[in-house]
Amino acid sequence: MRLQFQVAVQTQDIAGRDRVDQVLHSAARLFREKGYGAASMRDIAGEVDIRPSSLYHHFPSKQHILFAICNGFQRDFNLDVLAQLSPDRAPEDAIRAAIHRHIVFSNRRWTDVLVTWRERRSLPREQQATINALRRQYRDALAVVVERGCREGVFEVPDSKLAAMAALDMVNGLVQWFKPRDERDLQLTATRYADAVIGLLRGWEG
Amino acid sequence: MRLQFQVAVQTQDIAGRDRVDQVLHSAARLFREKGYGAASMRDIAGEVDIRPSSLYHHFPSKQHILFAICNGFQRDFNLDVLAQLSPDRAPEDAIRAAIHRHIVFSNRRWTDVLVTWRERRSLPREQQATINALRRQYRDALAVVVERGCREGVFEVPDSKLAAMAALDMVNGLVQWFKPRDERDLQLTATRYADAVIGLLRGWEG
DNA sequence: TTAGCTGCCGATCGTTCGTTCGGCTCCTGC
DNA sequence: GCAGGAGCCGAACGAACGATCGGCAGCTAA
Repeated sequence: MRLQFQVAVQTQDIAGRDRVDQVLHSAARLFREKGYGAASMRDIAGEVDIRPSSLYHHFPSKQHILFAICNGFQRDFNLDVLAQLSPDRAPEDAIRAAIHRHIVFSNRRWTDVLVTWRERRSLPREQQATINALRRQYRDALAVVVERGCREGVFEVPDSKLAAMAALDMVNGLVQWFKPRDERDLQLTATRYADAVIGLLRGWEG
Repeated sequence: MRLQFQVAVQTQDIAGRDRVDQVLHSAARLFREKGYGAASMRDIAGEVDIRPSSLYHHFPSKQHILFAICNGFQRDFNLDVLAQLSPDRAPEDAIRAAIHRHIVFSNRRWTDVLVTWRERRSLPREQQATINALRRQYRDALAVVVERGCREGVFEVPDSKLAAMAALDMVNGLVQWFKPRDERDLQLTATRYADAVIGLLRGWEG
């Protein structure tokens, strides 16, 4: 009876989304609002309207929920953004496109961004390393393009790895506080920041 | 006897620093390493070699320890950095000096930087507001100088508040991961980042 | 029909946490 | 010499936490 009711609500309300996705979605929101440590399994269970013990049917522990959120986001992020940095593209175009995507994608998944950024270090060392590897992959790919731009004479920076970090810090800072008024505001700001990064890479007098 | 021994060690080892400072110092390091939630009063007490209950002789609660760390740092930070942004200084010089100080000061108190940045939101709303007000004061002061630079024609940015945020995010990103090899490395990087910010403010094609 | 799996539940375990309290020992001011 | 505060202690309290376990309903395949 209860189950039938839940299924009925489910198919109407949150259309086919299964329990695992419901848990990940609610947990991410709670982790963002209260922090990983302060959000309890009881809180998460309450959000998806099941009992705390039932959570362990889908996830072996609280940490696995956090890891699923962080790793899922970072994997999707790299799939979307890293593709912009292909080697057969002019360095300027590639970086401009990557920064733009970086901002737009991060805005679309703002909760995951904040959780991954803030709560990652609550994970065990090994799972942290998995996610850090994905982040490093992005950073290194960006640094390679910067390096290439320097060799081609379109960029001029004192240190390409430092420049990549500076650009990423600037953009990662933005996506944490920026809440666009509408889609046009988002697109405009993404383009402006892409401009800023290109300007930085061209005008960093060493 | 025990107390006399402690005093003897104290005056030799950590020269006149009293219990309150010892607690703040140890707590900050623990909050940085384990996070505010995961670092317990028992951990802090163990670090300064007293019993947990004795902590409440100096601080009314754990949150007051965190607030003392964050507020103390941000107050000192503003005293040091904000002074560089005086109105009778050329915008370029003022910002260059402020960014340089920002980086050098943050490096000197790296632990406080990370704790203030990451754990601030564990504070009650009112205490958060106190610290946020200090941060906003710095950000606004920087935006004012950027605005002045734009009117004087030395800067060209699409939005002076957005530009100030971009510059601050870049620098705040740096101070969180940057560990200089030595004093020369610190000074060099601080100067380079000051250059980068000036370059950004001059070359942000709107 | 029935064995077995999935999803869920109530009850509860053991641990850790922040905090409180009464009392002890020094040191200082009167 | 004595009152009183500062500093510290051991013991313990109540609450919250992550996680476990046995069992129950409903669905599915043999």
